[in-house]
Amino acid sequence: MEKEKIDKRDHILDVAERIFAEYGFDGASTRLISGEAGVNMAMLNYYFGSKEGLLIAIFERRTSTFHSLIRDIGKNENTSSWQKVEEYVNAYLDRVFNNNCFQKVIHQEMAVKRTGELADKVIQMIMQNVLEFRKILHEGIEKGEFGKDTDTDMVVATLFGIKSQLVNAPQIASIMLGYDTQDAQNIDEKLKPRVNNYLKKLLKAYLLVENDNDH
Amino acid sequence: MEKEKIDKRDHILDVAERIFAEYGFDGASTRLISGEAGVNMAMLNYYFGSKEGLLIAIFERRTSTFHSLIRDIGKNENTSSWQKVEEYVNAYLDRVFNNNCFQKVIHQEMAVKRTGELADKVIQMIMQNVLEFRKILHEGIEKGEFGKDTDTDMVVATLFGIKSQLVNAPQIASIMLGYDTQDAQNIDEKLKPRVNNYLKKLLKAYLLVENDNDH
DNA sequence: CAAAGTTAATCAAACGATTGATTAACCATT
DNA sequence: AATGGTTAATCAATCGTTTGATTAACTTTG
Repeated sequence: MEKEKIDKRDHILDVAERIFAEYGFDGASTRLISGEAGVNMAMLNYYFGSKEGLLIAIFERRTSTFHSLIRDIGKNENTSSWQKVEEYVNAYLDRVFNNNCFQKVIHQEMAVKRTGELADKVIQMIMQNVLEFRKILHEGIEKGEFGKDTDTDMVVATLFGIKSQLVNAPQIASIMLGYDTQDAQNIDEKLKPRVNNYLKKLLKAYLLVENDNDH
Repeated sequence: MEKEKIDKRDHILDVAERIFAEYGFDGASTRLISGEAGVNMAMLNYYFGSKEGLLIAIFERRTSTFHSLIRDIGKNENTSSWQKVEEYVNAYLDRVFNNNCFQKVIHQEMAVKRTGELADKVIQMIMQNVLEFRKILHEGIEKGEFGKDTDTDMVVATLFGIKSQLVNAPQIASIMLGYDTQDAQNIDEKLKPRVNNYLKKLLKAYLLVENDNDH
């Protein structure tokens, strides 16, 4: 009939990612996941070993094609630090809004106390993002482009925080903005450009101070 | 021996709030909660009816003495809109950082798909905060104090987002800032003043635009 | 080509463990 | 003795996982 399973393993990962995002890792049962995916329960363990193995597989699929996007931005010597910030924000928002469910899963995983290899991997991945962005900011300060008293860590927290507020609390965001912020079309046409525009005005106002630092 | 139960019900709520914050609602078992609280499992159902009843009780305890704090700020006619923003940020950060665990519980609850009376209550409570802050911002725009193209919803998302990033992803925040952001002393002496200072610089730079709007 | 052997994929059924909740007996204070 | 608090024991339900059997496709052998 339809495309009829390009790859069943990948299909399971898609469904599981969505279910984990909606119900949380502990709230999502293997029966619900396998049911939604239309596969037998045993297939989850057959492919991924365990429920946690399924989560790890979700994580690794997203991180495999991940670092190539950001890495290049910091290197370009011709652009100003502010331009790099703009490029980074662009790339970051693109990636975040296109991996909606995955972002929710990651954030939920960071919110709960959990040990094991996965927890470390998640932290490591996020910190890679943090460091990349912070480096751009520090360069801007050194070049005198940004204010010397710029709180780089808080700027990073601002970018990540706005994202988590819009992505991880979609019900609040939808009520606030007046439309469904989960809908793919709304995200591309309304939400993404708006956040992009706002973030650049906000960061430009904060970062590009004109010689007077205090008061 | 010790103070020996000022109020056992309240003690259970304290412990449950902490456990829910650490493990999530679904990840925290009633046995773990009762064990940590040092009470029999049946006591949870005796006092609160059910596990969800326990969560509701946690929620209602925090919201009972809640609205009196913010309500007064918006009314003062003598202060400027910017001063109101400063006061609101002060009050908000105080409340948020002092109810660390509760904030995590609320945010985790917003992240998962859940129906029932509690979900609506949570949304209603958060929206009350949103509207209160947004009103201040709108007044500032009307008075010409803030830029006409100010994106008030995004400003709200910024405040809430930074909070959720620092409170709900404490592991990332701790690594970024270089100290334990869960420690009460660090929160009061380091984190809170830093966030407060940053937020005011950030919002001042964005909100108080000097006559030139675009470019 | 055909028969035998091998493999991965899939399934229904069941496993032991844990979940939230309930019971009935017990203790304490009045 | 009666009330409200407390307990250990137990409940049915659900959890993640495992099992043994079956299917289908491919490889090897004669």
